[in-house]
Amino acid sequence: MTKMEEASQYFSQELLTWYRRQRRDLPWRLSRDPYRIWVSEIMLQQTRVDTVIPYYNRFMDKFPTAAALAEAPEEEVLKCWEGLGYYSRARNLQAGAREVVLKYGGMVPDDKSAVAGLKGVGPYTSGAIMSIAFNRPEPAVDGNVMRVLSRYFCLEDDIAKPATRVSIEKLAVSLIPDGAAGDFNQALMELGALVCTPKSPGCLTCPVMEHCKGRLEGREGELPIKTKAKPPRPEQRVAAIVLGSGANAGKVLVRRRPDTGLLAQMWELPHLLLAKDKAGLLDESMPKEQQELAELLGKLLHDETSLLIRPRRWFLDTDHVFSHIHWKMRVYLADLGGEGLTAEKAEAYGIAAEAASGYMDAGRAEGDFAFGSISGERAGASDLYASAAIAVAERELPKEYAWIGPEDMDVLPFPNIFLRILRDFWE
DNA sequence: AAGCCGGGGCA
DNA sequence: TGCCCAGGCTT
Repeated sequence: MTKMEEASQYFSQELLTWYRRQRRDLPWRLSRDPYRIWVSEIMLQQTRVDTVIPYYNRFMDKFPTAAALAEAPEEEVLKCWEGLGYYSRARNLQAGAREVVLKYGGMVPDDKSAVAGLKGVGPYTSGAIMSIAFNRPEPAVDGNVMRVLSRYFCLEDDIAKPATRVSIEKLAVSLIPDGAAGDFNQALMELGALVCTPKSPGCLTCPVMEHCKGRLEGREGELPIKTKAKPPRPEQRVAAIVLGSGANAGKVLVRRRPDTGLLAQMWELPHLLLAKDKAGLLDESMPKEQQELAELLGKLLHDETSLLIRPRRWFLDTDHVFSHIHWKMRVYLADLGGEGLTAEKAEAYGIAAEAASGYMDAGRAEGDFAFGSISGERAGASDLYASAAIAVAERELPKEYAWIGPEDMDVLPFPNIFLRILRDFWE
């Protein structure tokens, strides 16, 4: 037996024994229901165990079977996923559940290619489901496994490269003890999560330290080798909390994001992305810059809704970092002009002047911006505000917009950044 | 191969 | 603050 073979056999045996003694009691380890394993593995993609647990329990409570998930309204599924991130996981999972119902009678099939073909199920997840739920000897190689094996066998391949995952999969399969695929794969990940951690690995408590090549060569700290990700690009955004009035008193204006792309189909505060040449405005907090931002915001929202939206004062600045974008957001409180106007009234009064002066009144309230420079543009702007004022009385909101109160937050899915802002506002 | 897609925990 | 994730999809 070569040294490598000996180290491999030792590794598999000791790790399996360690796991069966040390395994954590996790909600998805209470049964081997493939659906329950599947849901857990999707949630655990790029997400820590402690974060997932409460989501998992709620989700299984609400959607206990593939059939239940398949039947649910999409927005309800998204709401259950709210705050967990990577929301396409939720949509893909539901699409997968529908496929399982239609093609396999609601039972996840004990079939590798069928499982691997489900939406949102890639090489890692299919391996995890096949091994954990069906005890099939498939590799389930995630970042944890790549880290553990890189250290144990002192592998110097860049784990950021797809080819490295493929080669580590081959190694991982060869390590699976007969008849113990599920436990072994979980053992590998459990070791990575509890002992062979990214920063300061707990070698002294590691069940396989004795033959760990990385450790023996004193290189556990520099493994695995991984190229760094690019830093997220900054984006400056300006949002409004628009206070409703009349029938919408106590409510705020929100809108639903497009069907695809970042935070698809989630709800948000209406806001705009500052063009490059305007991005600097966010760093300047002088009244002049504040005013220009407020005007840009008012104009954009008027274009989209035909409402006369008047940013009244600064509310807060906040940051939100996604994996590839860094949002720097300023939020204004805003209200509406032109309420109570009818088309008849507008004609009778000569609405242009009235709307413009209403806008000016807004600027004079205590604590508000000085809208002094508006008066210089008053003549030109008045037509815009006049038509907006009439629109307030006559037009419906575009379909992606809605007025909502605090109670609606319990139904509509919002990404974390807007959840925080709105909770802050209603507090 | 590189970019897109969230969020939280930790030193 | 920067770095790390129990990945998969699109281009």
